[in-house]
Amino acid sequence: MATIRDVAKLARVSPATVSRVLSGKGAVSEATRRRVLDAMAALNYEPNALGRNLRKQETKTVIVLIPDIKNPFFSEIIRGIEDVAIREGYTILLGNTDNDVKREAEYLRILNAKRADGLILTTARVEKDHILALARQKPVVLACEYLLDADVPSVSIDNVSSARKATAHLLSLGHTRIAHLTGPLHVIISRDRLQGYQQALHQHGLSVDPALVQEGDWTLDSGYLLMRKLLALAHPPTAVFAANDEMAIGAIRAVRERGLRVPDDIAIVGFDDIAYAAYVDPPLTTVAQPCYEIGRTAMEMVLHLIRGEPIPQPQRVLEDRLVIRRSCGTPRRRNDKGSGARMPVEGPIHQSKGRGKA
Amino acid sequence: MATIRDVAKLARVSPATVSRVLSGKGAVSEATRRRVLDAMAALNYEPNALGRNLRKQETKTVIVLIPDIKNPFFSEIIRGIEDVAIREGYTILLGNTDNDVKREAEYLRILNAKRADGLILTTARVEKDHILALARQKPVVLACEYLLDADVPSVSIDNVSSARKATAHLLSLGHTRIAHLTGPLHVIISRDRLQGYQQALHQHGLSVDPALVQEGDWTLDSGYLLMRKLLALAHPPTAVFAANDEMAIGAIRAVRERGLRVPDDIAIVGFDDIAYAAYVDPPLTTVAQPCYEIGRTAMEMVLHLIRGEPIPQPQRVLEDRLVIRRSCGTPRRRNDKGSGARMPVEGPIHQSKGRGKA
DNA sequence: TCGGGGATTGAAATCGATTTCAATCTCGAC
DNA sequence: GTCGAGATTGAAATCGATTTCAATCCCCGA
Repeated sequence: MATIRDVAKLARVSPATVSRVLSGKGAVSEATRRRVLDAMAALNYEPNALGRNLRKQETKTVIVLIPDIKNPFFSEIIRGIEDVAIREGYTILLGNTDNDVKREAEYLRILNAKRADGLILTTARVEKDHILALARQKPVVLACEYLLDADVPSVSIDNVSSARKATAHLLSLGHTRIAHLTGPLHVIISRDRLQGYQQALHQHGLSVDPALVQEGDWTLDSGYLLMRKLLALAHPPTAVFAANDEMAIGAIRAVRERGLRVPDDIAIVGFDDIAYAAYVDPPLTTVAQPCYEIGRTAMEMVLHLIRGEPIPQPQRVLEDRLVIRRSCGTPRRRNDKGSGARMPVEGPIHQSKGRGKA
Repeated sequence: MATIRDVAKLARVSPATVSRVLSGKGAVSEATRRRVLDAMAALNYEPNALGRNLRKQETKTVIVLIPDIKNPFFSEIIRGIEDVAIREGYTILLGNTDNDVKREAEYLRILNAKRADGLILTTARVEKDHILALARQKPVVLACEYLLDADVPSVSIDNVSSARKATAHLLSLGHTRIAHLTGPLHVIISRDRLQGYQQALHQHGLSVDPALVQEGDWTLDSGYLLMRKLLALAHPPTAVFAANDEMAIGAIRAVRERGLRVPDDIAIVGFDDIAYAAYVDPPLTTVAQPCYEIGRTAMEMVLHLIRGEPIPQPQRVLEDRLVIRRSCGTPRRRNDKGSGARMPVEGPIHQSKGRGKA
């Protein structure tokens, strides 16, 4: 592979001049410029990123840590991140931590070893203090998550109010025994969603039955298993608010296996609006997060930090949207007014986020 | 951040000695060793990867290109790749190409700029010659795919025979009008699956009705839309073999929206056995690919190439498995012998690949 | 006591770019 | 014809590690 020295020699100039042509900065006469470009073309020269990185002390790389690459919710965030990254000449180093603190720490070490310029954390497992310490030295942005009493830039939705809204929807349909499948409770957004659920019940003058709150781990399997537990109760719930769509889909399966129907016997609400939500039977009512937007914003924030620019809105809260499909059905009992329109509004099938796809 | 020079100064040795302690190679007296380690600890020293990379001309990074990060099939492959990578001290630079040739080429440029030591391609869009040229200079491995008449190392299943098996399953249930939803036909595995489908029909003395073969793009949406097309035919099929699970799930939705039932009116077989396959209604009969294994093997191959070791089996073909769930139902018409066991064998719900998860 | 060989150690080159600083060149104004 | 400002260019330092090569040290046998 040709180096800058080879190019310089062939063009009969110094490496410094080649570098100037390369970067476009610094004055170079048109004649030399041409000679250098010709030499680069002739040698099929590609600047070695290692040398450049070392000298410039930057890598044009951002680490993105996600807890579970299989969760489609994260895939969409990554797309948002990557689109901005590509546009700005950055690459992303994806770290799938599998919810493993050790693996997460390993990636943070890479950041410290200067192999990346910045970091985007989705749901972090390492201690708050560790993140805080890191954020003081390096560009760090939280996506989907945030730290209480800390000014680490973050972008997310208001999980409390979204969860309240989702639960209120079930309440408005006449349900009073509403269960909640939570995410792992060490994660703040799980606690926020739980809180929103509790708030909604309290606002309706209902108390929270601890037996109806079950902690899951976001997976299809955990939704399935927890729902079986709930169905085995003496007084099973008539509705379930799952903290993400995958658990909701797992729950639907458990309900069906029990010979019951969704939404007639059990109404279900999910969270995230992943692509599958519209495709399961019945299509899932869920809270749509602007995943792509979250990713995009997080990457933009991290770029601001890297460039030392101020971030316009360091704590960004984006809008979510309750997408009503069929998994909750129509009002129960007296609440059913029997008006003409019995069919609930249908959410859209296609969820393209402006990336145009057949 | 402390450099090797700082550590050397504090330990009253030369940088060379610090480097020797760091690598464990070269003789260092126990006393100096201790002094150096103490100095490193005192300064909280972390070797700068940039300097090391430049000198050693390696990055301990492998690029993994996937066409669509949202497809759960790829997520599982990535897990396999990443597990091996972590174990061997490598990081992966994930490139989501969104089926965009330009984006793919951009990542290949990164490889050339020495920012990665090797490359794993899942389904490539760039020209065969380009890949071949690259593979002659750098470590390149194909996962899920292969090149005809070329010795680029690859790992995949035998897509032709798998597709034949899946189609034969439908034939054995008495179906004769079987449609096929293909993947993008510029991709070799799509063509292989199509070929397997055709072979199965021919072996049963049936001819291929071109109207029943529809080209999709792997997505839920395309499966949905193509199935609607098929249902609009004068003689719609009684069974569908989809080239992946997502299209199969999309197809199920189209069937149901038409007021028809799966498998009673239309039987459906998928491909890949993604996690959702067991969770849709009805659970999907599908061909299980050993995704995790494919990823693992691909990464091991690329490591062999990087280290200049020979690859034991450069063209690796792994075993697939037809997982029979309920989306195909029982034999139709005369073929239905009415024996005691009407229920088909159930595939497993949980698909953990030995990674143990609740 | 001296010499030799292995163990330790350090000086300096190196990887491939960027950047600083100074030298040279050009050209117009006086 | 001379001077000076601005344009152009190159030599050399630099980023932070690794590695080569040579120097020194130490210990043991002759």
